[in-house]
Amino acid sequence: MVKEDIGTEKLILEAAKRVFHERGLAGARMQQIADEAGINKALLHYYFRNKEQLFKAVFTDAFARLIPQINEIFDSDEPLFDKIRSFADRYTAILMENHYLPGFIIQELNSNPNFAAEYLTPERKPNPQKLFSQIRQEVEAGRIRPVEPQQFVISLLGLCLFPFIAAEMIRHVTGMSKEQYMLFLAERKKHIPEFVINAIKP
Amino acid sequence: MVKEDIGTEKLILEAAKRVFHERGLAGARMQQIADEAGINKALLHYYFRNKEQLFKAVFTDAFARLIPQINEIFDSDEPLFDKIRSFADRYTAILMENHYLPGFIIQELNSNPNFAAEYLTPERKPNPQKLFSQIRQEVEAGRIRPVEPQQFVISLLGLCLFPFIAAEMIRHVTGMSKEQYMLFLAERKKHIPEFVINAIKP
DNA sequence: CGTTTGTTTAACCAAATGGTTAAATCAAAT
DNA sequence: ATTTGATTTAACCATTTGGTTAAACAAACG
Repeated sequence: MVKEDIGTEKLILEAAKRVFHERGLAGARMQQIADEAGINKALLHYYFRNKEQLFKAVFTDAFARLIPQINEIFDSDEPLFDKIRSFADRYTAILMENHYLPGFIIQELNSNPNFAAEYLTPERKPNPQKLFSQIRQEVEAGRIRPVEPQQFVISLLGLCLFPFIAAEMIRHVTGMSKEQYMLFLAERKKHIPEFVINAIKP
Repeated sequence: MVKEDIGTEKLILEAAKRVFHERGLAGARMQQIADEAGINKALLHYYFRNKEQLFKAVFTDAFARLIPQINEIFDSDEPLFDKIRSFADRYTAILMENHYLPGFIIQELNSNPNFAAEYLTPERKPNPQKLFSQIRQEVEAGRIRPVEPQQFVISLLGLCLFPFIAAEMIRHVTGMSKEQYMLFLAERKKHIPEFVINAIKP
């Protein structure tokens, strides 16, 4: 065990994450990943036999950290409206720290339709069932308008995700600077729950 | 002028569209494009000097057809609620025929932040200004709740786009088949206007 | 001290790939 | 019939790139 030992693998994964994100699997260059990790190609292959393996490691790591956070929100015991507020708040916060991820994922879904199945294992998979039944109960109790739980959750997800997925597009069309856009996102964190709660309040 | 003449270029563009979509710029292979167009590599380069040029042609074509349709909806003279219904309906229809496009675009936005500026020229650019002022008027007249026009339009876009962008992901999580998902999308076309109109109705 | 393990250097290889070229063919237009 | 442009065939080239290898080096560890 010399020099870094523990740190190097993490350095590689961080660099690979950046490069895969910005170039995609096919466009990423092992040399660039090595450069950005501050090491050389030989050592890169010493840690990860090949590109696919490195790619898999990066994704597995990302999902392993994110899915539990999402399920934690889905499964919390809060009342529905509070949960919606928590969701918008926490999900947006997660996305701000992982703004690269949605594009990253969509990219690979196109070339590998089996991608979802490969990385969303039964144990590690978003599970909105509890939220679904919570919504059904509220509908039955007449506390919210009749709404299809699936439609509702996908709406909520879309409202949160879209501004990250389409950030550059939106910025160009609206002419917002990066700073203005950050403000817009912060504002949106408050806007979303208000919007969807109004949409389902009887 | 022999054989196809007019048809060949279109064949190439169609094939390129498919391949670029599923592999991305870096992942696409000129040979595969030639194959899918039913021609050979030499002829492919006879029509398009190189990969970048072909790529640009595909995108320019796609934008040239889509942006006017979007602006047409933005600029129509309908009252707001009708316009929202038209938008969800027509925009979803457009997306069903171009389901590949959003992923296609997001992909390239990551590796080329200047992408938006390159393809959204001032003349050919989504322009929601009229819709914005329409919303402001309705707010001022008290006919809808106070809402930031930008937030609202981005919400509307996100609600329409997200189910296309994340289709494979959603299908895997929910376990829907392709047919079920098509039904879900058709259902959603009705759900979205209802949802957003409720959200802003006073 | 010698072993082990992480790390560098540097050269190297095979395959894939974008792109080119030259010659031949084929069908329509003049 | 000749010309012209579309198309094919097939070989070819330069470059990029993923991946390998071997030798040397450095530092912890027993």
